Amino acid sequence: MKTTIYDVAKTAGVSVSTVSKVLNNTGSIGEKTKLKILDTIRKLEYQPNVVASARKRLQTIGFMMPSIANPFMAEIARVIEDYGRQHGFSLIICSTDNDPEREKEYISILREKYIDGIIIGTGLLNDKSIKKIIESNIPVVMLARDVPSLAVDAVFVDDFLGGFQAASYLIELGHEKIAMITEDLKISPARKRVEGYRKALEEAGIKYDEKLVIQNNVTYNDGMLASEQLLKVPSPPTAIFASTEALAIGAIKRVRELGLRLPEDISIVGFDNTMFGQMFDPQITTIAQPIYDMGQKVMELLIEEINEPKKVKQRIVMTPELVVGGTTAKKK
Amino acid sequence: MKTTIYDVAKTAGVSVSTVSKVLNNTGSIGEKTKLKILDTIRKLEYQPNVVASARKRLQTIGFMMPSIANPFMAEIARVIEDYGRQHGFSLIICSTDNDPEREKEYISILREKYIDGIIIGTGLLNDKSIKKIIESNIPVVMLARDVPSLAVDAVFVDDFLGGFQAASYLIELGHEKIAMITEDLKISPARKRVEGYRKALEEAGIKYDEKLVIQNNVTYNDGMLASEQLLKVPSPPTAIFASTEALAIGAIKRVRELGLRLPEDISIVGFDNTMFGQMFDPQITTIAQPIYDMGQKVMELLIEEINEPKKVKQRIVMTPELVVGGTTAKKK
DNA sequence: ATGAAAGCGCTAACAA
DNA sequence: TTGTTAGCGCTTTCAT
Repeated sequence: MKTTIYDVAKTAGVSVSTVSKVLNNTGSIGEKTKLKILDTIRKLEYQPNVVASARKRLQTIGFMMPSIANPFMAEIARVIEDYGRQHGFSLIICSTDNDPEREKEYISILREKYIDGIIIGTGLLNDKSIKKIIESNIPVVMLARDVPSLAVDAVFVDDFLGGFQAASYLIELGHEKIAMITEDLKISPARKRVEGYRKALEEAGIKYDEKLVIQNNVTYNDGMLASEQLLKVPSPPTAIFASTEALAIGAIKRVRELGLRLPEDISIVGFDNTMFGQMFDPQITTIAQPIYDMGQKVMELLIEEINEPKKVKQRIVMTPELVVGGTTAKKK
Repeated sequence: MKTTIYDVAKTAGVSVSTVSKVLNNTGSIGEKTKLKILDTIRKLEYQPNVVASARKRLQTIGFMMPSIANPFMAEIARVIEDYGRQHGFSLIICSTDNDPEREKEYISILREKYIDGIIIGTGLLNDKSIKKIIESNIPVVMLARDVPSLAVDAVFVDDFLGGFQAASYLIELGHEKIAMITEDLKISPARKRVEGYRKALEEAGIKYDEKLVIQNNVTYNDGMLASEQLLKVPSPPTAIFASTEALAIGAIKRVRELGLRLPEDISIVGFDNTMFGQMFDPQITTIAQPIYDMGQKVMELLIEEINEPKKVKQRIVMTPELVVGGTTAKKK
């Protein structure tokens, strides 16, 4: 049988409430009593049961995202986990594959389990579900996703600027025919990145060409296919901006298979800057999200919100940064 | 205020125990009462509070590993999460960096939180801590790690065989001077891989040379340094077996920077076969761990153990498999 | 088939 | 400073 607070109380010859006070550092207790209790706790190897006290929450938060197998999410999960642990929180992972059904299921599970807060980094989640969480008074922070219509804390990079930076850099290198491979445009970050890309083109006097934007890609295999589609035409683009790292890598592989030289014949820019992109050979030129800062900030907001719910919510927009690797070069 | 079982009972005009029975499908209830209760539950949007019932556990398991940012662990976490969810379990991640202090801390946290079970995929964990968990009757399954001295369920690949396969393949290709880059040999999988590598060499009549085994490497940067150390000598090896994918990638990068051609001048074999290795260009020749099967099996064992603790424990050894990519070639 | 009531392990308000 | 006791939301005997 597991040791309970009653066992400790009995062995130490005091009442449970006294033990409880020692445990939680509340009320006032005599020095000797405290020492004696602490001692019996050690002797009995007593471990308080966090679950039992219904009013206390579980010191656990949920992290909803497309998939923990996605390097960007895994890396940010690591940051969130660390920061959380330092403040006494555990992390439950919830991979949704952007499936609304799965999202609803997870929200329901998290509510049942009396989670203290939720980080939402998943894509298609319809606003209704989010509203429900907020209404049920569970602290929420959005990660890498903006929901302008909702009063909710959020941390994300300026995706528009990221898209703008990527295209601008390619334009600077002399490229004029610049294609884009992107995820589903219903996902807000992807859409913003395309908008930024478009803006950069137009400012440079290059006409935006819908045919050069290949949509609805997710895996690196999609990146390969999209890249093939773009390149196997007369007068293909000389540069590609891929809205994720996986897509960039897929594109690169196909480029090479087609016998084109990288970066001499074609330049490629990615997004995220995870270990994947950094370890790739050559390192991928990419628009970096500040993973560490984002993870840190998102937990900071969530913990604040857990400790004392605020009326005024914050939306924190971070700046993406161009990291030049070896996948881009001046246009010949 | 959150809806409780009492609200449901009152609204439906029955007692809480009746509602409880409906909720858990226990006892016998009249068809109409059942329907009425189910109906009010829906109307009130009642969500049972899993936490409240102290005898029920939380339907949550903990996954201890070096880091969720490690692709192998992230991919296997995804499998575990999925399988767990299908059986009603949530997953808490615990990244330890193989630090014994952190491991102890996490074990304590998991116990407090009344976790139902723990998967241990972390490295240096001293046997004492594991023993403690087992003694406290928390179901445990070891992942990718063998502890011969302990009666505990475990799932892992035959690391010895993996090392043997890697070296054998390189020998088959005509290589004779084969180096190895590996993690800390105190970590059992790494040690086993070296033993297998050694065995293959010796069987082929090649003398095992300690100087060709560079130890204590973790990051891909370590892989770069080790590879440089190996290659910047007179008559360097013509093949390298790296005990993880990150090390292999580091080695590859350095090889190229040194102006050597891959795989013409030097062959490299990795371990794991994660998306990292598959997406790399060229795809890395590697010893694949059956990630999907391992994740599935580990959860299967854990759930069995949670449902009814068994006297007899199982150790399931899976077979690694050589996956030939583009980083290996016949010796010139 | 249904309900009353006793726990589960802990916290917090209130007494002493 | 310490102890008594009433909950927290739910499950589970044991009656009815």
